[in-house]
Amino acid sequence: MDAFYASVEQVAKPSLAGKAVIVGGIGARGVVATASYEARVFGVRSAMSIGEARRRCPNAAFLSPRFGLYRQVSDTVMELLHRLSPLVEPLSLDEAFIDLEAGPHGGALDTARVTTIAVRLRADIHAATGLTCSVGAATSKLLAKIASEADKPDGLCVVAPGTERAMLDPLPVRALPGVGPATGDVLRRAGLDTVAELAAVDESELVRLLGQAHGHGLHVLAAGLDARPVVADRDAKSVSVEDTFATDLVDRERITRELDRLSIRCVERLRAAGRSGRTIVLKLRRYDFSTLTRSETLRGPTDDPGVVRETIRRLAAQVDVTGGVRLLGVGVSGLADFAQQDLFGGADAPAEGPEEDDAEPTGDEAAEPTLGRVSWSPGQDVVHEDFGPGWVQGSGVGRVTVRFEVPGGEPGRVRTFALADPALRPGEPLPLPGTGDAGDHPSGPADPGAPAPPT
DNA sequence: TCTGGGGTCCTAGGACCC
DNA sequence: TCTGGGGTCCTAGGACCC
Repeated sequence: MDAFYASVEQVAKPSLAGKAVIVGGIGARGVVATASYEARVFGVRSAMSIGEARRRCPNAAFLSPRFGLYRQVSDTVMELLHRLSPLVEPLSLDEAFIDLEAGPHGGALDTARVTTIAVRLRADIHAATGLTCSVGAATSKLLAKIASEADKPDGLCVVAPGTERAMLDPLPVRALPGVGPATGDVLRRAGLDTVAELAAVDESELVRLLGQAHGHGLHVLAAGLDARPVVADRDAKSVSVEDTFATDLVDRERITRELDRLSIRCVERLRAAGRSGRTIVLKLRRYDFSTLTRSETLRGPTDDPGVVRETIRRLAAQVDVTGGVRLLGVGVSGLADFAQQDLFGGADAPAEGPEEDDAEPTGDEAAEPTLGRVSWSPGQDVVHEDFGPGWVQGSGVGRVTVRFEVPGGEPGRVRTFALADPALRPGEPLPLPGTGDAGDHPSGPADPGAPAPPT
């Protein structure tokens, strides 16, 4: 969506149509969440302090965000996306990937067809919400994302297969997702300014500059090789709340009071999501903006406000708050589904879970029907009574998404089931097509010191 | 009027285990 | 007995994204 929060406000408040609108924290320490395009003309940007935004655009309307409303509008839009495919992966309230091939139009997706679909989608979204959006379509997430930004606002960009390199090559490295200020600096100091230059560099060089994961990932992206699937139904991995205070807190008692409040708010959100968690995290930002976290992992998952509050108090007692505190936060990670917590008595229970006795050295993390609850892991082999063998593309939010295809066959279609659908069972890996050859070792001399290829 | 709030993923060291 | 090589879990910090 284009300038989402600001655009929603412009539609909701007709007097603001065509005017500079800035949505963000309106207090002394607020920042801009979204600026309308009219405000961007004055140089107002997301994450800029509100003070700076006022200086640049004093006549703008400054509004506090109304997340409930934005969430409603987001739901409306996401529903329209779901008509195009069951595989919708939201990145935030205002952005999502859609795998068109997994949907009803999946059969014949040439450029003309995709354009037609996108034009209709944009019209539907505008009719339903009054808002404009920008659509990018391509053969990968990377190119689709870049295409969606190419024509903003109110844009439509379809990248024809085969033209990916031409699209990527001239872009600055900062256009690649995952290249922020720090990585951008490292690359610039190495003389790498464009994606074309990045693509010409050895992977080993990028790994040396950026570390294993990032170096490898960027090498693959710069080459335009992005096979990441669209994954729907992702479960959250953590829940957190935080507050920045108008003036720094110096009083220990006040800090404790605020942390108690945050603990309760955090647990409310946790419970609303039907989850519980094992690791409690305290976050604290001092007067000088130095930030630290302290965490404690309990023996079992909890959603008990008392347990969270006492853990946070314990952690807070260990940190020095001399000079004052501008931000406090409380988080819970290591999330489990709510049901487990009562079964094992929560955080006070002994840590003996249904843990493995290492009979099987490696391999299938089969779905564990843990007492009324079923979990599926991404990539896992499954068999469905009606649809046959397939693999788990994603699970969460009470659902599991399965792609039904087999080695050597055609790319398969996707279906979504309830987590505990009795027709769905764990399956065995299917043999690969072709000979039983153990493996495609890369040709050419091995990089000295590189890890051995996986078997 | 310097610098929000909610997330994800990665790294690195130490403890611990076989 | 100059001392491996996996692996996992936990903690802390940092980059990045919207």
